[in-house]
This record gives sequence, structure tokens and C-alpha cells, in this order.
Amino acid sequence: MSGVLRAKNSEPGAPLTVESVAEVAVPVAAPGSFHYRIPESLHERLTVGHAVTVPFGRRRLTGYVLDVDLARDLGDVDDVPRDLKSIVGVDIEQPLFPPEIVPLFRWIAEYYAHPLGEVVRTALPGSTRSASREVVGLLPVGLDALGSAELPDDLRALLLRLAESSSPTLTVTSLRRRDGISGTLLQRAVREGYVEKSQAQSRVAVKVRTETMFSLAVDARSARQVFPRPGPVRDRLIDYIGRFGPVSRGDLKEAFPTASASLRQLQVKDLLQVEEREVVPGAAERVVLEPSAATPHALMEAQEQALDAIVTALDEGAYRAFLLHGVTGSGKTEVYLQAADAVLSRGQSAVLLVPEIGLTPQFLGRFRARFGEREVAVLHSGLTERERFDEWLRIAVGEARLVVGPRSAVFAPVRDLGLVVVDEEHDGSYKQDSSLRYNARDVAVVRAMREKAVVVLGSATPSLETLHNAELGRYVKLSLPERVVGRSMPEIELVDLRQYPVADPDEAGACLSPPMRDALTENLAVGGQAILLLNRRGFATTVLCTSCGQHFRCSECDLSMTYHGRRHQVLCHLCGQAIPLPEDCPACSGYQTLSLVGRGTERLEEELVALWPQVRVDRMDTDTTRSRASHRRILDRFRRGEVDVLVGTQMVAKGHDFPGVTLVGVLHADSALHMPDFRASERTFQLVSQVAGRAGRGERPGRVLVQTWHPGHHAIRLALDHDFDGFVEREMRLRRGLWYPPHARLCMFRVSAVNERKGAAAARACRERVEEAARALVTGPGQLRILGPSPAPIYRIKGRFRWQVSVKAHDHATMGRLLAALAPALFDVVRKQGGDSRLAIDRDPVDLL
DNA sequence: AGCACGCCGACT
DNA sequence: GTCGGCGTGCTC
Repeated sequence: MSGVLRAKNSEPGAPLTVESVAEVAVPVAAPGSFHYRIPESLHERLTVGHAVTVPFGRRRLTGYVLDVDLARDLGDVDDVPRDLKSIVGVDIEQPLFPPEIVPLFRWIAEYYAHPLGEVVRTALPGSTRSASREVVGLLPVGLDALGSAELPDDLRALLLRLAESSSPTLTVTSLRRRDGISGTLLQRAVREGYVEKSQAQSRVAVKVRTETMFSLAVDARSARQVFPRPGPVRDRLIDYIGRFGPVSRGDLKEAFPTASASLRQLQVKDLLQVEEREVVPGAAERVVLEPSAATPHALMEAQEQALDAIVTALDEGAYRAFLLHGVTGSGKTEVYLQAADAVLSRGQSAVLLVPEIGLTPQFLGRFRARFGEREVAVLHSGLTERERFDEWLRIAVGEARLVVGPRSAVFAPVRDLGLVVVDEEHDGSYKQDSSLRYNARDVAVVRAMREKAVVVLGSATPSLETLHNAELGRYVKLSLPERVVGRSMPEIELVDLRQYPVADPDEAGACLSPPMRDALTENLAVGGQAILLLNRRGFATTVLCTSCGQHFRCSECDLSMTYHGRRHQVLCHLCGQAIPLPEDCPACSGYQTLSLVGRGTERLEEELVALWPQVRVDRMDTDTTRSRASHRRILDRFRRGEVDVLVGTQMVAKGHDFPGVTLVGVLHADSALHMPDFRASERTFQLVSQVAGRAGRGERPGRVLVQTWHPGHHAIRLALDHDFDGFVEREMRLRRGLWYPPHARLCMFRVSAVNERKGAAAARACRERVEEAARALVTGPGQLRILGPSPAPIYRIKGRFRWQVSVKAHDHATMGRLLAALAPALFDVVRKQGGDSRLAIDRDPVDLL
């Protein structure tokens, strides 16, 4: 070993100790990192990137090695305690991240004012997170105690649960979640000597799974007639299986959470064909390779120029940033592919970020077709823990040099990063909206900067932030102004809803204007496919009592609840609370006075079948895409032409390439317009442009119909004309006038509390502290502006009241200095107000609700 | 985040 | 009188 280990000394003036020290990021809500002694047994092995078990207070946690110093003079550092504890051991032999990425972790922790350990944990796949779990086992004393009559009820319940469990121990988490057993009760049981807590190694089991597949043995009509009485759920189940069979049990459970009884009925009556199908591990990402993408396409001139610029930058081997502004269908993907090829031929690696999980198979299919299965890794939350971990290691050891995935893939442990592509960079889903609120697009730029790589931000409708950066010369702008040969931009037709009589809201298809209906009929007649965008999921957006006028509101959130027909439940889209739809009004007890108001995708799907009985409809929203597999199934069915109309929320608008689509209908273009959010117009413009871009991607031209109540609004009018520059110019002017991003930097301080009064006080305290820090910092006028506290637009979520204090700063540096001066004391200031007050800091917020 | 220490209300 | 509530502070 290097360094001389001497007896510990804390006496002033004693000789300084030199020893081997590792800097470890521990995933706890504490700022900074922690230092540990490296035991001699690990001297040879330990490197940056290792996941290690370390003693932490009374616990043992998995931390991540950020730095290894084999001969550290402890006298050098004064903020590190002298009496260090030792690392217990290395959890995983393979280092999980390369040393080059460590500065990025530190930057993120500082920029987003977030604990460093949690930053690293967020960056790594979940499977590396908890090596062990806390388990509870029943002791003989506890078993005896069950015989005693004096045992308190709550303790008895706990001991019984353990005694009756088939396994000797249960995890603390499951006892807490499933059995509602509190931490204090567990503590009591431990103290009394009834139970014992210990650590159990949790392991990742990989099994070969089989899936049960169902199809109808007879046609749907006869199946329905087998039953004398109608059953709404059962009938819909029959239709579903008839339409999409063979379907898996998992698929059915997702579509009909309450259907197991009906399914059994069908089985009893022999109406089902049942087969077992094997699902091989890794099937989650069995992508359809796109043969058309296997060989490079000839580039148009603009593509060629863009590629040239990127390749030249790669040759320079320095940081360069590009904005690739290409209209929908202009062949951005081919530029990415050829740029990736250049990266590989230079022996480097590339990361491609896509805005949401649903788009990964499409890109993966193209990348794997061109570069082979082994070369391309995929990372996303839809993979099993084992798959994700395997992919992670494949990247870490350099077997796969191309990585495709959403947000978190920006942390892929590639060595020698050459290129990062952020596709649809304007997309809000790059921003994580809980815990570590990072924006993967911005992190990608910073990572490229630190690792001397090239970053390409691609979009048909770049965000104003990115355009602003391009104007300032931070990004070089590359344009693809035309669609690939033979395809024209679709013409967008506006449907001014004010011009048509208001339809009876209960009538089927009341949300379809006459022109929209005609267009659909016509499109069906010629055998074209259509996409209908309705930005509301569920059946009815509100449940209203026609007698007392009350509508269903969530008891925990400030939001009216949505009725979901398949589940026959009213549910809250914020907290997930679900209750069965009652017959009578719970407020006034009115008999059957409840009425379903407003339309969601689920209702639209049903109504289309009622209006055009022969139409094959499918729906894509968060309800039908709970698993990645179902997401892909829906897209595949649509792409294969087995579905005529795809109804969906905004997820249908994003990036998909469906050559058969000849009609796109936006049913309510204004839905985002009324949000209390300065980006409302930008989002509306993007949504209309993006969804319009889904049309006419094949041989036939496409039609786009946009229904709106505000045909004069600039976001809608300019999207209609494909006038991106005009929109940007106007919007930039508005933002400048109001001092909104990109002309100012925004940071949101969100205070929430269970106790309304104390929360309000905490929010005021937060503002005061921010103001104090700002006063100490500001050197001139117009550098910082503080607003609030004001109640958040959604005042209550999951039982917590919410306030926001927002700060606008002239530039990043000013905001950075303010945050540095505030954190982490501000968290304590808020917490000390009591009432369970909490603070979340959201820098560069995207979601303002 | 946990987990322990420490100071005020309802039970033996 | 204690038991236990959760407010507060720390973890290399």
C-alpha cells in the first residue's frame, strides 16, 4: 500500500496522517459526498465508478466511488473528519460509470441544488441501487407472546402476519405498504424482543416466463348471445378479444382491470381458445428491424450540408453544439444515422436521446438494422431490471458503442463520447418532474462540453430556449427546410367550431364537427388511416350531479375526477385514487342523477364504432400503454394497417412514422392554450405542427383538420401556415416584454405542506430568505425578480397544499449565485415551519402547475 | 432519507 | 408518574 498508516490522532499539533481515502457519493438527502478509508484488501481493485457498501450512521448503504486517493494527506482538507470509517466491500466488480462523467454529476448537483448522492443514484440503473433490504423475522418470544391475552391488538396483528407468512421473514417495505404496519410499531416489537430485523440480500431473478394467450372460439356475436343477460364489461371483453385476439392475459388485465370474473365465465362456456406462449428473456426489446434503414440513404443537399458540419466537428475532437432544425419528414433520422456511422468509424461512442419510451423501438429498429444488434444498446424503464443492468454493463465495457433511450440514457456509461443527439429537443418530457428535476437536453449539452463531444439538438419546432442559444452563437444552426423528395407538407385546414351548431353533448361523436365527420367518412372510403388527437384520457372528464350541481372532486387533490368506463370507476389523474361510480349522488343522494360530462379518448373510441360500425379503432393513451409491450403492440397493429383510426392523447403526435396515415384530426387544439403557463402558446404551436407532421409520410398526401374555438390565436394561425419563424418572432417579443425565458432564467421554489396554515407560513419564510439572499447578491437593477408566494395553480395534490415562489434572473450565473447562497439552508428554513412543510427547487421549470 | 435524541400531552 | 407523540439534527 502507499501511504503510511499511523495511529489515529485528533490532538492538535499531532503528526498528520496519510492514508488511502475514497470519496463516496451516498444516496441520502445530504449535500456533498463522504470519505471513507480504503481497506488494504481493496487497494488493488477499487476504482472510480464502483458501487460499494459503506457504514452510514447506524445503517449500511450502497454508495458510489467518485474519487480514489491512495496517499492522501488528511491535513490538506479541513472539512473532512479525521476519523474515517472504512468501506465494507465492493458490491459489483464492474465499475458502473467512467471517471469522465464524475464532473457532470457534480455539476448537476450544484446546478439543480440536489444532493450529490441522489444525483448519482438517479443516473444509474435501478438494479444497482439496493443491494440489501431490511427484513423482519419472528423470534420464539414473539411466537409465545401470541398466546398471551394481554398482547395489544396492533402488535398481535404484526406477529400474526409474520407467523402465518409462508416465508420466515418479510421485508420492512412490504409490511409497511401491504399491511399498513408503522415503523414505530416495528420498533416496539424489536424492543420487546418479539421480532428481529436483519439485512437480506435481494437478488435479481431471471425466469423464462410463459404467457397465456386468449382468442375467441366462436365469433363475437354468437359469443355474446350465449349469455341470456347483457353484461357490459363482458361484452366489451368479447369484442376486444374478437378484435385483437390472440391477446395475452397481461394485455387483457391492463385493458380490463376488473375482467377476471368475466374471463372465467367465457372459459366455463368454452368460448375461448387458450394457449401458452413462451416469452424469452429480453423479449421486452425484440424490435422489428427496419430493413429499409439497413443501408445509408442518398442525402438531399441540406442533409448533406448538415452531416458535413457534424462530421467536421467530430474531426476537430472538441466540443461543438448544433441545432438541427428540420421540418417533419425532412430526414433528420438519416442524418443521425450517418453521423453515428462517422462516430463509430472514429472508434468513439454516441448516445441518441428520444423524448419518450414509445419512440425507442422505432429508432432502435433503424439503428440495429444499420449497425447490428450488438453495437446498439437500449436503456429505458420498460426493461426488466436484469435487462437494463445487462445493457448498462454492455455499454460500460465497450461492447455496445451506440445507445438509444429516453431521458436517463444521457447518463449512459460510454467511454470516449463522440456525439450526443437529442431528438425532438423541445419536448417537455426531457425534464424530470420529480425528485432530481434535471433536463436531459441541457445535461446532454453540458456532458458534451465536458467530454469534448459534439451535441446535436434536433427538432421541427425547436424550443425558444434553444433558438435563443443559437442566436447567441452558442449553437450552430443547421436547417433542413424541405421534406424528403416526393412528399409535400400537408395542408392544414382549420375548423372554426363557432360556425357550427352546438351538438347535443350526449349524442355519439358530438365532438366531431361536420367537416371532421365528412373527412373521416371519405378517408375510410378510400382506405386511408387516420389519427385523432384528443388530449384527455378516460371516458368522461367530469361526473356531474344534475340535481345538486356538484361534480366529483378528489378528496386529496384540487381536481375533478374522470370517469373510466372499462374500469367503471371515477378516478383522479393526479393521485390515482379510484372509486366505483355510485348509482346515486354522494352529495345530495339524488337517485341516478349523475351524468357524464365531457369526452375523453375512451368515449371517443366507442363512439367511432357507433358512427362507423365497420371501422377498426384502437386507442393509445397512458391507460392502454401501461407496459412497453402494449405500447409497441398498438403501434405495430397500426403500422401494419390492422387499424383504421388511432385515437390518442398527445403521445400519438410524437415522432412516429406511419406511411399509411392520410388524415390527422385535432379535436381540441385549444386544450393547452388556457393553461396558466407562459409556454401555453408554444406548446399549442408545437402540438399542432407535430401532429400535422404525422400525415402524408407515405406516397399519398395527407389532410390535417384542426378544430378550434380560437382560429385567430397566433399559435394556431401560424401553425396552420407552417410559419415557424413568424411564430417565434412574435412569441419572443412577448417573452421579452414579460421577462420570461429565454429572456430570463426561471427558478421555482415549491413549498408544500399537509397543514395549510403552517405551509403558508413556510412559503412566506421561503420568500423572505430568497429576498434576503437576493439583496446581498444583486449589484444592479434588473438582475433578479421575485414573485410569490402564490398558491400553485393546482392548490392541493395528494393531500398536500402547494405554494410557489418564483425567481427570474437575468442570466444563469446570477441564478447560480443565488442558489448557492440559499441552499441547503433554505430547505431547513421551510422544514422548521412545521406542518410537514417541504421545499422542492425546480430550476428551469417546464411544468408550472 | 432514516434514525436517534429530546421535550410536551394522555394513560397506568 | 411514564409512554410515546413528532420536531430537529446528523450521518465520512
